[in-house]
Amino acid sequence: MPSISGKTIGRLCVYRRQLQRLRDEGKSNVYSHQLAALTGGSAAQVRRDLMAIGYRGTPYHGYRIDELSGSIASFLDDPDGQEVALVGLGNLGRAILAYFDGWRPHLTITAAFDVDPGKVDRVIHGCKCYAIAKLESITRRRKIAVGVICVPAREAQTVAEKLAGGGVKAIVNFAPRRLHLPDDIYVEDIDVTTALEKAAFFALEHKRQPDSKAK
Amino acid sequence: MPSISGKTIGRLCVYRRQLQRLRDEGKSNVYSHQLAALTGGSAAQVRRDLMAIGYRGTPYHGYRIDELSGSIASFLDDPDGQEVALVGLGNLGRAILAYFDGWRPHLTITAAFDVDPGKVDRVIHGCKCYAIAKLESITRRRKIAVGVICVPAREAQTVAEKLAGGGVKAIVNFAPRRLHLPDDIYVEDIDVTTALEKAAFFALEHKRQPDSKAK
DNA sequence: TCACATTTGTGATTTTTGTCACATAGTTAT
DNA sequence: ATAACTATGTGACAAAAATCACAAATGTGA
Repeated sequence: MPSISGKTIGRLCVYRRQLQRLRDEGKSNVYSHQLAALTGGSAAQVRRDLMAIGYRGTPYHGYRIDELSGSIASFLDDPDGQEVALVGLGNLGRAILAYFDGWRPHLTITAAFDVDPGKVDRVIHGCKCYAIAKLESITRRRKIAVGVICVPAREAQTVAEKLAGGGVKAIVNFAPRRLHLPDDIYVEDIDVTTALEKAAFFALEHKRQPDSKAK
Repeated sequence: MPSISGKTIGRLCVYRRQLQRLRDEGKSNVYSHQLAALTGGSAAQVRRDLMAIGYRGTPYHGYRIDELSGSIASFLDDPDGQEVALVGLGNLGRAILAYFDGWRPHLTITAAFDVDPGKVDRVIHGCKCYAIAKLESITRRRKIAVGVICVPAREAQTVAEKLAGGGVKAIVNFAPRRLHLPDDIYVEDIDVTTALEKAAFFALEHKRQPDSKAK
């Protein structure tokens, strides 16, 4: 089947966010080239992506913002809502928790886990904390299918296996380690270190050859 | 010239990290297929990437870890070291600061900026904080070429322009906004929201068709 | 009504990225 | 020696992603 690419999924998320913004500004429709400018792509790419989810605009009027928004939502979101489990309440874990506190109701971090007994049973940024020992049983019982790993690199693999054991099907991994898991489990790596080193490299290129246009 | 791809740069960073780990374990050489297993790529890809920086291994012995490490370092790193400026000391900004505290000496966050007068002139996680008003002058005076944006989305564009105005050439952007900058400035977006939504989507796919092998 | 301007949808094409497969070269064992 | 292995380096190839470019659709205005 014409399975949809991960890159397209990512862009659809970005389009949706911009659409909400446009709607807040009172706009009711939008052209592919406007969305492209807003998201840093090309107009043709926007059209291709929207084609993938089957929503069709109309020439001369572009896309209806509310309809398109709804179309993306019904493609991306679980109508029953989805819960997320976060593991690791260090600085980064707590920041992520704060970041998503009061987020969309259909995608919420509803359980956090840490080894530190001082954090267990407290509520941090609106989220109840549990001991890691309870990870598998809680995710399984509540059918949580999405996990976020914010533990130190050394413990990432162990935690990932516990999440998988608890029935989690997709993981956002902040630890700088490749996770080794059954390949029906989706892993989205967020590698902050690499991102910084990459940026540093391109800044350096600039210093090495002060002329060329990079990107 | 045979300009090197951004994806390759990213993988080189990852290889290097794994190499350091192997060296800490006392290993002295490594094969392309081992490095591949450790980083989640293919052996052929590892060889291609290493080819790109000109380091050559030897058949039957693979690559010398110390030499290869050094080779990557001399390709990626500025021998004079590089300073990084971080803007926005909310939860996320402070977490990033802590994350990189005591990081490699050649790439260090040495200046942080925030609007909150309560944070200005303090030292947070080993980093001195300044008022945003001083951003341009400080980055320019200290020739800082790398910036990290951790401010709320609304202020991201303004801050990005100030960084660019201060001579910064590469930016790691945590704000969920496309930055509009001269195109000789490199931007690496870290979009946590999109990452989570993407993961949620793939978890949902799993629920919709409980059979297929995804990724 | 008819020419014209604007924008979508998509086949065709290009560019980028990754994989294959094999010649080459180092190593071991007999 | 030389035969049998093992691993690299790389040209050839395949797959994926992005772009081009134009027909079809829609609206505008004389």
